[in-house]
Amino acid sequence: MAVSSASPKRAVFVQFAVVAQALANGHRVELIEHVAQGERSVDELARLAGLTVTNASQHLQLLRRAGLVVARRAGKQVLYRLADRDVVDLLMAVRRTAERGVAEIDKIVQSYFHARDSLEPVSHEELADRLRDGVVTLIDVRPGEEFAAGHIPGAVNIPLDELPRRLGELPADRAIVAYCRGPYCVFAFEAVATLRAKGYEARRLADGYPQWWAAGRPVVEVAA
Amino acid sequence: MAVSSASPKRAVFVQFAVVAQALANGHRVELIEHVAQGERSVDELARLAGLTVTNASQHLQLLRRAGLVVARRAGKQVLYRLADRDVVDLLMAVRRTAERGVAEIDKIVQSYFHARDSLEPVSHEELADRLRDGVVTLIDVRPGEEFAAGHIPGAVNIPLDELPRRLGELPADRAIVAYCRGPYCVFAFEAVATLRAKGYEARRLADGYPQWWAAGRPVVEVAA
DNA sequence: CGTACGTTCCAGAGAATGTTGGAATGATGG
DNA sequence: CCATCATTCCAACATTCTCTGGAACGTACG
Repeated sequence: MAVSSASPKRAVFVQFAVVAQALANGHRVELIEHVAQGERSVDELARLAGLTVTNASQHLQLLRRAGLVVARRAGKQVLYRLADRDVVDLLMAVRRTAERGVAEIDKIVQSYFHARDSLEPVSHEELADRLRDGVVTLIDVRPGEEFAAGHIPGAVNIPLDELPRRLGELPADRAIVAYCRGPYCVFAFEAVATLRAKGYEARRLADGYPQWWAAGRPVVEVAA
Repeated sequence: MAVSSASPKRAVFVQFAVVAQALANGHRVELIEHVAQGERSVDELARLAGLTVTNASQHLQLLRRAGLVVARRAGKQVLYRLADRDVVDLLMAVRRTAERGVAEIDKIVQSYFHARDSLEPVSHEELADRLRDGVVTLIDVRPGEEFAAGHIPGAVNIPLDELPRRLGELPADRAIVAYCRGPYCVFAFEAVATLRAKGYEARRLADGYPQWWAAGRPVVEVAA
């Protein structure tokens, strides 16, 4: 009777390591974070992450081999997107462990993000309910391209830098919910702060678009 | 207005990478898997993973720095255990992505594990209900030391290799549920197969002890 | 059909990681 | 207080990873 199965088990562990390895580099994490916003070309991603195109390409291919992203050709460009919703869950799991365990991150997160969390966030559930009842104005404060690549149905795109001069578009007597890229994106925080300063009843979505998508909630995506 | 916060965001990504880096090595994944069964000393872990003590010690310290495990001294020994339940979730998230994405793992998993999955597994929920109603015999087929370090309340420890000659301890007219280390452990599979061959109504828990613990279910642990 | 563009492949330098063996540290027990 | 045991620290080497620049590839467009 084969009590143990050391050999295949080892092989499985090695494959775990391949996936983890893919996230074992700050630049790749950043690339994944951007890819999670929607399909992106290589040089777009390179620019966003501050890398050379060659370097970004290499990182992206490593991510592809690890099964975290997939690529498709569109004309002369190659577009990368997340391979699966699970990848967002994976990132969130890493985030939870990183937030708790690593001493340094704690300070960073505390001072830059959680301090602003007094702006009570809105849960997916609550937002879905309010959208259904039509009692809330939802704004997507990410840049136009990211909104175009995919957003929550019913959302209005008002990039953060345009917010001050487009306040007129917002009804003053309705609650406003803002969202952006995710838990490490400050856009929604800033938007809420701006809106509150102007007297609006504004709150932010607990996390961002990728998490909404990963949760299986409806989204508007560009047709492939 | 600071629209972006590139600098702290980068720092956060780097910390993500530190956590991922910790899992970016097959030996460390294996060590974590063993640690997830309960507290273990360094040389115990070294033996289980087939490493030298020195090497295992280094890996474990890296895991500790990344916040995945914690160590405490007990006499001359240093015992390592998981830092948090979240770590189990993290491993499961990596597992899901690894299973789907990497071509090779698929074959391995298919042939060695999932093929046997026809032995319909029992969910946490279902097991908890049945235990409460007292209509099931629960057996822990891991080695004695692992059982001693922590197990599900009400479970009887019958290590797999002792099962054939201890069948007499099991009531023939009650359903039996077997569990072991987790989704990549074959002990429970083998136990169920053995029991069924002898005419018992046997099933296995969907995953193992670490996942039960991570889900916040009650466990019996050795007092510190 | 040739040019332009985006991406990938390739080779090399520099940095980081993994493993090993020996020495040092901490704690226990006579 | 010395001897012993478990673990950690340290130094060295082989291996792997990361980034850069140039060349090659594939696709679209004039």
